[in-house]
Amino acid sequence: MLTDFLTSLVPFSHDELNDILSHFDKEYVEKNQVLIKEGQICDKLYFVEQGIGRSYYLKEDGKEITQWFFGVGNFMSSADSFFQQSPSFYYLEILEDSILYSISKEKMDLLLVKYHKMEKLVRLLSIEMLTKIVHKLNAVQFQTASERYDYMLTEFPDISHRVPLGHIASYLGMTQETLSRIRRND
Amino acid sequence: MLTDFLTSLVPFSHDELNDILSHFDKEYVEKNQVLIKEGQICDKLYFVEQGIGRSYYLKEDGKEITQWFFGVGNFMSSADSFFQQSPSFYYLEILEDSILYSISKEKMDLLLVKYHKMEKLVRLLSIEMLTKIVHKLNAVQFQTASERYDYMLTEFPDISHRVPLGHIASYLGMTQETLSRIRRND
DNA sequence: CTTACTTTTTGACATAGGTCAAAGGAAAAT
DNA sequence: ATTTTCCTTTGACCTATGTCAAAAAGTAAG
Repeated sequence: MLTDFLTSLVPFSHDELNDILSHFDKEYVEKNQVLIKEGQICDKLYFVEQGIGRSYYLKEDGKEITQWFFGVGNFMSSADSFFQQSPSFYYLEILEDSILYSISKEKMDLLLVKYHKMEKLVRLLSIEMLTKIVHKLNAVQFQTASERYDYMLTEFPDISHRVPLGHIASYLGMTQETLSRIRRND
Repeated sequence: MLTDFLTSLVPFSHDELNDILSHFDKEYVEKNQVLIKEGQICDKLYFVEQGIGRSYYLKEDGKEITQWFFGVGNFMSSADSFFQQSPSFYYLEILEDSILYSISKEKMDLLLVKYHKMEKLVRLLSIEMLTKIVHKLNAVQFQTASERYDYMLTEFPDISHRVPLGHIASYLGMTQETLSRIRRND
């Protein structure tokens, strides 16, 4: 899975790929486990082999706001915090028993220096993420609550019915009452 | 300006820097000029040496929605379109007589292949942009109209009073009437 | 200076979606 | 199984912001 994902973006040689993969650790993480808390420095980048994760933050009033969902076949991290080794604004949480591959910042830096192609990989991933976030931004900013839910269904079709409704509502910038009413009317 | 910006992110040698800079063209662009239209492939990445630009798109009803402002010292492009050479969703427009440095995709690719450091530069830029957009997303999604305007003032302090109010209103996801009322109450 | 055009402000009114409170359902723990 | 806790739905009411329309202010053109 991770192998396929990497080679689909950059044509690594067999040896390169093995070297790169050897820098990752496989982790089995249970539902509800929090990988990173606000204020911590996120030292790892994760690849979701199986399961679902999300990032969220707390508003002043203590409400959790889901910032992103990470489904199978995606990298998961608190991107700023990881790349700039600054305190994370977000929590990272696992929502289902999951299998992750993780790599530390230190090892990632080694790979980035060693392989030009690795820089390229991370650049491509960053731009891809950028595109997705801009897409969400446009959805959130100018669409009605119900259109935003439609966006959710296309962006995360498999996730929409596996996580608590409140998580999705806050991700979409609405209350869970509103989302519940939207779902009622299909 | 461009020189300083590049070296502040990655420690290029003198020779590298000269080689890189030689791939850029200096352009003088007049106010209201449209650099890229929706549907075109954005072939250039611009650096704003002087002036202001914005990206925007048209909603179904024909209204312009400002997507981003590009002030002095920033790279400006339709990022997806440039890096993936796909049709642009956005228009790029210059809002004041400006001085830009531009580089074509072709030349950028040469540099990305030639210099490992160049990949790094673009990676850093992408992550920085990602951070900014996420910041806007959080502002837009959960703040009141007036708080969003405050966000605008901190993110683009110099720009806020140099562009038409309607551009800012659409950038912040509100009507210009609302923004006008907010400004009245300081 | 006067005319024409664009941008901003103001007012009256409408509405999507928020808040608060309570009742059902589902799932987890004992 | 029964209790406890969490998650979802529903109802009544409220408010921030949108819509529409017109006046006022600012800018460009002749």
